[in-house]
Amino acid sequence: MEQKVRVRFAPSPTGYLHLGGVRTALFNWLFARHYKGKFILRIEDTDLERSATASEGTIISSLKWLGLDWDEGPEVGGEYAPYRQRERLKFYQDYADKLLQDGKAYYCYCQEEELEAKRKQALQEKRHPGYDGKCKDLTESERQQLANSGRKPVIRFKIPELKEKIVVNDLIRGEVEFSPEVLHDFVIIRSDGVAAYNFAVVIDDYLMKITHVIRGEDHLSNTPKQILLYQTLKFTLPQFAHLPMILGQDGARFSKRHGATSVEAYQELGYLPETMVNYLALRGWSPSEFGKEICSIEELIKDFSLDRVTKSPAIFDLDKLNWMSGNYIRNADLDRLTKLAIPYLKNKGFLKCCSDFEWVKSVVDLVKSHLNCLSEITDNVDYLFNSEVILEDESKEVLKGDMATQVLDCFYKKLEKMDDLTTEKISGMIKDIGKEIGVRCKDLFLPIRAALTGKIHGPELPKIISVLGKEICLKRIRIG
RNA sequence: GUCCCCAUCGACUAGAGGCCGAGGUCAUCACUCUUUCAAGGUGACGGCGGGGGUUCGAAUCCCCCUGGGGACGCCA
Repeated sequence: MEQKVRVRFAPSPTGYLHLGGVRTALFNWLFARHYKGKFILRIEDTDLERSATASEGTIISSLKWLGLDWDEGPEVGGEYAPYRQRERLKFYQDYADKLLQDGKAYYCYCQEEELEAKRKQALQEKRHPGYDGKCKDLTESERQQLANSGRKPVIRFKIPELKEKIVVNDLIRGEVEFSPEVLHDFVIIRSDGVAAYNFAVVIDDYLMKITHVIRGEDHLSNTPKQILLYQTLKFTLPQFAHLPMILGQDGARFSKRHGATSVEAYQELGYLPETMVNYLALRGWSPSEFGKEICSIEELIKDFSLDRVTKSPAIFDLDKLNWMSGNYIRNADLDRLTKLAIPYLKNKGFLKCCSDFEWVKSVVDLVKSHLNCLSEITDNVDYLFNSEVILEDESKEVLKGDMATQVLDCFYKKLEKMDDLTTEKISGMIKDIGKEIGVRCKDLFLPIRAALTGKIHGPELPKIISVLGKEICLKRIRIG
């Protein structure tokens, strides 16, 4: 890369940041970091009605959580500020005026209802819907007349008459050709004076000296319009790269019925940010090292390249995310994991404010191999916190026999005498019981487990006993 | 409807004409380790959407069909 790489992520603050959006942000960020370029965050808030400041906050906090830091943008500023499109309206107006003067754009007084009806009719008649150019050649007096009638005009870009096709040179897809006839004069400034998307992006990407426009494939068909704008305004073209879409489990576009589709949701469920980054990086891109799945951020940065991005869309697969997440959780630092798990435990009422951190740590350590995400911890630890043991039906069965009573008696007596509850000692103690009474391992461990936890499945018994502590174990045996 | 994109196991993917009798990961199933469950280990199942070309040779190149997705807004 001979020129300094400058890429941007340009979300519109009309909701939370969904997984497709983050993946786009991530690829831009990885690309920038790989080439030691700049990653710019630009807020595309030209939709006055739908944009919300709360949404901008959510997007920003999601990006921060994932560790996708930006070199220029809201909060950090930069040479090409401002980075919110609403604060850049003057730039758009200036360029629109220039196009107007050069006869490359024109005022259009058509009403929205009128256009909507035409569009519907075209669709019905199986024609290409698109603006018919009604206001293209208005005389000055006609224009005045319409203006005097109180109609607020939009400004439309006049699609130049071209013989040759428009070629989008895409870094991922190669050369994609569009016939100029499929394009219709589109709105660049709306009647409220605010620039429309296709215009604002072009102006901003140019002014902010963006070198690579990396975005979702849904923008591919917008690109020829933008290229025309670049050419007409004599702007140098950036490189384009259109990423494949990320689809919901059923192969359809993300929507509400797909459940958790926002970054926030996964954060709340207790997925680690590095899990999300790793997982999302693997949607549409693959490492050069054969068979590699678990990649650190550093490895991703080092290895990332657009050549290894797939063209085909990817389905978001929760199973694989969970596998990866469990992997990260098992290997994560225990202090960190514990701090992250505490809110879930508190929220469930398991944890009082003054619980001993070291003890909570041992609880997390005990069950962490059972977790796909941290919020699941509450389903695995009830017996450690509840004062009374809730016996499952199977546990009741286990505790019925005489043998069980005998085992528990013996266990009680031995435990009473113990001072040092290490896993090894407990393990040895239980085995001694086996020798004394002469029962199989299964008949030995199961009654104790049932009496202490109320369940017949769970983590290793000696560890549970160690975490529960002597007093509680004794109490539970007495009750049993 | 028109235009554009895409097409390898159920999912994510490797694959740049012979290294492919198609490899890996997740899921599933079996076995194993283990007091149980989880995790771990070993293995099995499973795929180049269809049809035509080009070529000595095609998952790979070309064409058609089919299927999926996107765009066609005073949304971005």
